[in-house]
Amino acid sequence: MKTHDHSKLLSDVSGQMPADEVLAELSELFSVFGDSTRIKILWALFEREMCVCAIAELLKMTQSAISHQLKLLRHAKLVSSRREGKTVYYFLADDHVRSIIGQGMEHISE
Amino acid sequence: MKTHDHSKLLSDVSGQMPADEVLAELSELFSVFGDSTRIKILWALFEREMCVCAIAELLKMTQSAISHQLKLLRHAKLVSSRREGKTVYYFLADDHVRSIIGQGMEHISE
DNA sequence: TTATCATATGAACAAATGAACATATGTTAT
DNA sequence: ATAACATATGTTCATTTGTTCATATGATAA
Repeated sequence: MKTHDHSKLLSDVSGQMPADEVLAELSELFSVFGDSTRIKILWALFEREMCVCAIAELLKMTQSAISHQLKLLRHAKLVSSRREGKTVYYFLADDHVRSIIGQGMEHISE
Repeated sequence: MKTHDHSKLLSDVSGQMPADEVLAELSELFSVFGDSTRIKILWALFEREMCVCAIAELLKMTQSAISHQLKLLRHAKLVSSRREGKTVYYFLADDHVRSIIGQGMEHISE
């Protein structure tokens, strides 16, 4: 695979690229949005906080499946939770979720 | 799995949820951003259009791997291409890419 | 304490995914 | 025509991912 010359281009572009770890973290964040179950959970939480079993009922999925996904969303800091007795309520952690999903919706609506 | 009652909540929330196909399309879009190779390609194209072999050289990956990923990016309408002789140049299809990645960067920088 | 409800977690498994290799297609030059 | 270069594609393989099942933890009530 001999190729033509791009030495100038490569030095220019690589100078602007964030570190590998940053780009890895960024792609990991987006991969959290890259599953329809998690997108549905996030969309549901646009309205209001919800407990785990309500989300499970809404999506017609098992409590376990939802709990596993909520764990991922929590680790990505997209949702937070608060406990009230036996019940744990989940809610959106910040407004980036709304704007990221909003931009995604704009893109596919064209 | 008997649960407590959420009938009111469920009817409220499900009224606001987009159709399943829309949410599936949305998650598929984000899953395209959810890979570090593709994120790097997109970031490289922030600067300027690039040919396939330049991207391969920049990312130190095979031309085949890059070409496969570019196909995905093209299908998601995140990049477009133009041919000039033997060379195919890829460039960002629109500005949603920048704003989506920008929002993602904001989220992880906290 | 025991029973029950709500949630979390670990293991197992099928399905999806990313990369490598080999090869095919398309373009230009000789 | 053939050769060389740039890109695309098909197949294979290892790894990752999402769900289910079984079980554990946490909280409340009797």
